[in-house]
Order: sequence, then C-alpha cells, then structure tokens
Amino acid sequence: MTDVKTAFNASCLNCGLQKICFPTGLNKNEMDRLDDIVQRKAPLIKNQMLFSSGDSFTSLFAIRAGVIKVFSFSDSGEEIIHGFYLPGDVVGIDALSSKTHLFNAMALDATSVCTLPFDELSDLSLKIPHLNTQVLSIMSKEVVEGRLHSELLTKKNADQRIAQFIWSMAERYQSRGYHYLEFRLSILHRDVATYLGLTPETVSRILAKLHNEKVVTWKKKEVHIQNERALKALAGIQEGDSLACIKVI
Amino acid sequence: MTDVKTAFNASCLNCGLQKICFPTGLNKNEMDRLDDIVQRKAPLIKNQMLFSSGDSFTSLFAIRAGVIKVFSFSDSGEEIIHGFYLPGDVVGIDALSSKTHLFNAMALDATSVCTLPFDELSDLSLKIPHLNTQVLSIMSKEVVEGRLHSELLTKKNADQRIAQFIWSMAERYQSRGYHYLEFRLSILHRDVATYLGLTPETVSRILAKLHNEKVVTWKKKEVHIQNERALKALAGIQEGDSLACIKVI
DNA sequence: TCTAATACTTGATATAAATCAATTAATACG
DNA sequence: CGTATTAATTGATTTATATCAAGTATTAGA
Repeated sequence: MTDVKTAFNASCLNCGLQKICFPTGLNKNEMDRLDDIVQRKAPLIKNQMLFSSGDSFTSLFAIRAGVIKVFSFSDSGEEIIHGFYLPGDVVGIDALSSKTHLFNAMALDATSVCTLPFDELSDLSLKIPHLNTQVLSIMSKEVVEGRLHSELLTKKNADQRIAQFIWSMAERYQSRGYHYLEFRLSILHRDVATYLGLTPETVSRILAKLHNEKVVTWKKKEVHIQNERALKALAGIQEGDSLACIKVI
Repeated sequence: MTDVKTAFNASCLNCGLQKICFPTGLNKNEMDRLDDIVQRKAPLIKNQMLFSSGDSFTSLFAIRAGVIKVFSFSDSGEEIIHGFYLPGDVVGIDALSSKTHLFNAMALDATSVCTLPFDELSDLSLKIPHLNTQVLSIMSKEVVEGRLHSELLTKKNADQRIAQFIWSMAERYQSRGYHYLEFRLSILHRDVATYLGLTPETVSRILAKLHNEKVVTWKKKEVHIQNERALKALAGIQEGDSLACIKVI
C-alpha cells in the first residue's frame, strides 16, 4: 500500500485537490485516517470503464487526473450523457440507494482515481462526523448540479447551451488552479452535443460561429477563450457572478 | 408536543408512509427516537411557501399530505420547476451543502409536513447508522431522479413527456397505496408544461388528443387513466417494467 | 352570487434546430 | 507510415413545437 502511494505520489495530505475533494475541512489526523482506506490503482486508459450499469456498488471514486463521462442508454438505445467529471470530483454516489450502478462511467483520457470503499467510508464517517457532512455535501451539490442542467435544457437555446458549457468547464479548471482561458478538453464534440440535448451538426455550426466571432475556439481538443466577457454574456452569467456559487466545481 | 402529535395523529410509528419515508428499516426504538425530533405544525394552505430561495437551511421536510412544488427562476425571470413532491417524499436536501436554500418550495394544495431539524437529525444519525444510510439513500434517489428528468428533456418528444409524467404520477400514487387509475392532481397544466420544458398550448393540445383517443383524461384536477397499456407504451415503459426501480416514488 | 382575474383551449403562422446528404479532417492501428 | 475508421463540417430541406392571437372556461374573492 505504501508502495502504491509512493508510486502515485498520492496521499490526501499532499494532494493538490484537497480543497475540492473529500478532505475539505478535515484536520491532519482525520485526513490520515481517510488516507488509510483510500485505494489507488493504475490509471485507466482512454475508453476504459470505471464501472458499468449493473455492476454492484462497493466504492466511491474521487478523480485525481483525467476525465470521466457518466452516461446511460434510453429505451431506444440512444446514449444519454449525465456529466463529465474532472479531478477532485466524486463519481458513484448515485448508486448508493440501489447498491447497484445504474449508470456507466468511462475514462475519456488517461485517468487516475482514488477508490473509497463505501463500507469503510461509512464506518469512518460515524467516527469523523465532519467526513459524513462532506459526503452529504457532495451529494447535495450533485442534486443542485442536476437542476442546473435541467435549467439549461429547458430554458436555453443552442448558442447559450454551448457558451454555458464551455464557460462552466473554464470555471471548473480555474477553481482547480489550472489555466482557464486555454485548456485541453478531451471531450468529443459529439458527446457535448449529446450532453446538451443537441445534434453534432448544431454544435459544429455554433462552434464555427463562435470561432469566426473570435469569442472562443475549440479545435483538436484545445479550447482558447478569446473573449471572456462575450462568452459569459452568451452563457447568461452576470458580470462578477459565477456559476460556482451553486455549482459543483 | 404530545398535543400536537395527537392533533395531527402523526407519530412515525402510526404513519402510513413509513415504507417510503425516513423510517424505512428502523426498529421501534429507533423510530421513537426519530419521532422525538420530528416537529409537526399546522398544515400549509394552497400557495403558501414552505421555504424560499435565500432562507437559511435548518431542516428537512417530509411530506405527510398534499403536494409541494420546488422551483427557481432563470436569469431572465422565467420559472423553472424542478419537481413535484408527494406524501412520503423529502424536500430540502439540496440546501445541505450551501446551508442556504437555493430553491423555492410552495404548497399547491393544503399540505402538511413533518419538520426534521437537521442538526438533531445529524446527531441522531451518528447513533443510528441505519438512519444515516436512509438520508444518504434519499439523496442518491434524488440524483437519479434528476437524471431521469434530463433523459426526458433530451430524448422524448412532447407526447412522450406528457405520457411519462402522468404515468409516473400514477406509479407514485400506486406505491403509496392510493388509486392509481383515478386520482386528484392539484397541479396546473401550466406548471406541468414548465416542468416538462413545453408550453401550456402544447400540453393542452396533447391532453385533448389523449382524451379523444380515450387514453387518459385530465380535467378539473381529476386524472382518469382509461388505457393503461397505451399510456405506458407512449411513455416508453416496457410491459412489466416500471420507473419505480430507479425512481424516487 | 356576481364579477374579475386567471387558466385553459384552439387555430394560424413562424422558427430554431433536426434531419438528410455529401465532403473533408483527424485519429487509430496494422 | 499509410490506410481504414471515426469525427467533424457544411449545405439544403423538413418538422416539431413555439409564438401569436382570440376566444371560452374555471376559479377566487367581494
């Protein structure tokens, strides 16, 4: 275990994602105890499944690096994308009630995760009340996130959806301390279309327009925001405001 | 307190909603301890707010009778409806992270709720691990519910959305032991339109069609399902299958 | 019970985005 | 490194649902 930790340079205490992951608000001793139950394995390769619908639920997963796509299929076999999860985000909490995964989680890029066996996490939560609060907090943010997505789907047109999507990714990278005006996004335009309830053709046309208008360029997995103000305006963000206040970032 | 309980005939132990509310899986002693922290007040009247966006979060609310609409407003002031909550459902969990309500909750009819002060519930949860599991389970169902709503918004046409909405209400009433082919629904057609991402005109037209085709009639707050099979088929429910397996019902 | 306000209905028309179709570009892999 | 596969683009056309408009029905309040 110590070897593994060393190999992935990975204790919670040293992790740059502390502030947006589980350990938020834990003291050193508590963090060490959390660390003891965290398992770290070899990274997933692109297109590898973290879990699949039907798998029994045993653990939550905190993302250390990479991107995870969470999705399912409609009755008619169409893919439904529920979200893209970045470093510091936690996936798997939706399976807590059913004890079986109802969704699929796939790495879109080389992705490493911390595995938190849920039974052990539950036991520890009883001893560290603040940890329990953390788990509840992560779940409540996920609920709020879902409602923001519904708002996007019911109230925004195609341009606004795409602007909001790109801007929310920028904010999420910013909150993690990365560059937010230029970043790599290993998400297919097709997947963005699915997530936003649009077709790939529509996404392509709107990205072409945003590129021509020098608002934002997204080519070959690289996003360049050229006009932050215009992008935010399109996304419907009030100047000075942020999605972050209610968003899982 | 005893007086109040008597007045509303309301202890968890005697409550018909046990199986779909908090107490699921608690033994008699545990249920009594839960009962001790539950507060019951006079019912809300139609259009009265249970809480509003900006209110500080102190309690969860379990619905005993009536309907609660949870909603917010977009930047442009349009109402966004996130859900309708029935007896046995729990509202307020979305505020757990922010400690401030981000959404509004309004009674659509005379509605009575059980108030669960969250600090006391948290303390009790540490002593009754199964109660903690219950809270987590309720939240995870809420996440799944949100994703089903997103599926509806991205993959279903107007007819399917309305059929699915009516059928899901029928299932929820059925799971509570009420009549499910004929029931009172005190939800405005306009609110259903908002919830489903449609206009009132579209809802009106489709309800007229479903009435003519003798599938389902919804007039003056009364729903009559005349052709269950056709309704389920429209909603995209496989025969023998149910939304309930993954839905908060 | 009457009246005002709100909710719902129905028809005509407009429109945003889907669909269909045909290239071109990028990526993966032998 | 070249080829096969998959993804993205761009244009022409269709379509589901929104919008606009003008009614009728229902509900709430004096």
